[in-house]
Amino acid sequence: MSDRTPTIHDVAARCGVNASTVSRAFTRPERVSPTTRDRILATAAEMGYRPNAIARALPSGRTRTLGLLVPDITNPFFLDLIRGAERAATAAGYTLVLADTEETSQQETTVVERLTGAVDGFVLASSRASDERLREIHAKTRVVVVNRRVRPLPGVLIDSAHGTRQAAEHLASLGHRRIAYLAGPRASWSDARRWRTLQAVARHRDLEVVRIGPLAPTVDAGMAAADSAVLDDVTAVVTFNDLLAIGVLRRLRDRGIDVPGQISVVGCDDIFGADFCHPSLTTLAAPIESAGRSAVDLLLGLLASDRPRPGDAQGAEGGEGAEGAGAGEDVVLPTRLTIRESTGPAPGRARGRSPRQRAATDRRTARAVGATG
Amino acid sequence: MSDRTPTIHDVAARCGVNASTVSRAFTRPERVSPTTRDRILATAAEMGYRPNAIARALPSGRTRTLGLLVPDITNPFFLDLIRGAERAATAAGYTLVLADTEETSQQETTVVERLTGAVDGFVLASSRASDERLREIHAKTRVVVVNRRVRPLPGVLIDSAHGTRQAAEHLASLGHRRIAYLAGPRASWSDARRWRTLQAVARHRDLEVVRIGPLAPTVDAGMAAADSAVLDDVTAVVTFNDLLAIGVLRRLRDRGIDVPGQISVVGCDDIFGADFCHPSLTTLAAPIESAGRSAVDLLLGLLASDRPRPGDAQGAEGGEGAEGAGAGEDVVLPTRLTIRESTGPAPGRARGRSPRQRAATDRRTARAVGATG
DNA sequence: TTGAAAGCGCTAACAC
DNA sequence: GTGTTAGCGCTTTCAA
Repeated sequence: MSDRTPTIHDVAARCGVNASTVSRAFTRPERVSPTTRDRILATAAEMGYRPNAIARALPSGRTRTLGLLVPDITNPFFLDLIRGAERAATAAGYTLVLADTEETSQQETTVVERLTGAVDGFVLASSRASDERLREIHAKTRVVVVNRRVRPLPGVLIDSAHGTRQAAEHLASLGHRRIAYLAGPRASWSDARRWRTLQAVARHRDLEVVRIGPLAPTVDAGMAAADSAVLDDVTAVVTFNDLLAIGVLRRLRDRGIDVPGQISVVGCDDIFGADFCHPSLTTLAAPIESAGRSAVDLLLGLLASDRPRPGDAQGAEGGEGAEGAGAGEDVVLPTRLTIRESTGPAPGRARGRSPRQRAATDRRTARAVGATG
Repeated sequence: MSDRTPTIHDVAARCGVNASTVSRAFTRPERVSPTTRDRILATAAEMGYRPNAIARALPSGRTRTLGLLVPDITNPFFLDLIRGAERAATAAGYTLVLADTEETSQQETTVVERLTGAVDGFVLASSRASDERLREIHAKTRVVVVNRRVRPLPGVLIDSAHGTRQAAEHLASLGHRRIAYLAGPRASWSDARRWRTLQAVARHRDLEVVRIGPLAPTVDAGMAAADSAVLDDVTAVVTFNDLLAIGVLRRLRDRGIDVPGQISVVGCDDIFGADFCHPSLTTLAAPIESAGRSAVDLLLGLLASDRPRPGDAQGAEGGEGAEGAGAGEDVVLPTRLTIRESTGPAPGRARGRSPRQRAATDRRTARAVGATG
């Protein structure tokens, strides 16, 4: 009799009130007289009553749960993203459901369908789905995309265009003339952006860029692609992400090719490990955790504006989350080039470099020559 | 009218059957005549009907959701664990809820209470809660612990005792006489185990071990602790985990202390990065992803044995999961020492080493001398 | 301010 | 094999 976990009715009975009053005492405390409320809350605590999230979700349709879909949990990039999202969700009293879509649009669809109704909304990170598919999802549920710009979906973008430009100019200024771009997954929006930016800078700065890929964004793929880069006779490699860069580093080391003496390498994201690999990686540092946090905050903002509860401006119990969100604006996060040891002057004879470029090179000459010699 | 997402009733109406028949067509297809079943399934598909997970969970009490609690998402160790758990859960058609307990027993309790009822069971990874607390949880819900042995809770253990012994003997055989152990969090069960093992081997092999810690299992803590180790005049450092080891590596490098020439370093876990840091890390490779998978499978086994549905041996629709699980046995996973570049012969004059040890040292003499020079 | 009552969408006896 | 009928625990009108 008193063994089952107590429900709202048990508390009500003990307090001599109706179940609905108990419910109110929790969800709309201001609508219950202080006396009754205190009594109810005290009794509930004493009985060890805990609201049943499922039962609560059924009539309200709100689960206080968010779904986070990533293409590959394996990838440390998403570790940071997950971390940010989890923190933001927890801070707002939300629960986070995590799912791996294994880099396929199909799995993404499946998971979204399975979770729709069980979560209040989705964060789709680096979605591999088509714009059209994303719009369909958007029509059915609340969703925020990360690393995608799909009108009219709200999104969190990491501004890799600017960073990529910085990276390319960094290399150009070091005297590199011919660089390789190791491309990411075919369906990656940021990959397309990055490649386009690189081409633009190339035209402007008179660089040659060769594209290698599409590649799985993994260390192994980077190792394989390193050989292609060598074959293509480039002096610098820019990669879609740090995993590829780390693979390149490893392969070049195995082959006895000096970095940055013979080839410079630029990664992207500044994931865990980028600072302690060898040589440490010059990379486009992305505020990944912020991206995760922003995405959740944005989503929370959407949800809040969804049902503006008449009577109170803020949501009830502990509802933090985003503020001023819910607008149609994308959140754009800055990226910055972090220069470490994996980039240096282009090797060999100075062919057509400006005095300024030559000077830049000379500063590091000792190392470069020693290594290349 | 036909705008709302269709429910079981809508399908029933269209098929001219009762709602319960539709329900059955999905949950117990064999209890419905093939004709009706096909008709129902077809209509449902056509109408785009999707069972509502929440509504389904209310009466049945089963959410097909599992909770995974980790002390720190930031730690790549848990990345691997999460990955394994997520895969196992997905494979069994379960959804995974992820929560970070921020290394505190308190948060762990809070999260468990919040999630109880919303998940079918928990995987508690490297729990920082007391044995007693864990038993309380066990009394209320299904739970599997990882990296803890708390009778009678089912658990997945990574056998670090054996690995630690291997590591200590590896160092002893290289001529190290005095080593430091960088301890993990105070509440860590595996830390206690590891330290005890180390002491035992020390007695047996006539080594001195000094304990530094407890330490937060992070790179930063490792950097700070490296200084203590140097002060303690040890020739080798064994760390609670790879993060600490990577911190040590970094700090020693900053201080110009050669690894392994002057100090050898052994990590634990073989996380992402252990193979490409510099020097690459000798470490106790732990099958972390397997641990995550096993934990979920074990939990699934428990759940399955919970409600043996009369009539069918296996669970319905796609229920995979563990088999033969649910027994009282812990799953014990092996560990193995992976030797890389961060360990080498003890520096300096051979004091009281056996011929065998001396020989082991000599093989690497050139490097050691050059480095120590 | 509080109570009564009607669900939320689905499951699971139990009856036919 | 299929329909009836209670709920699951909570929210939410609507009255009182």
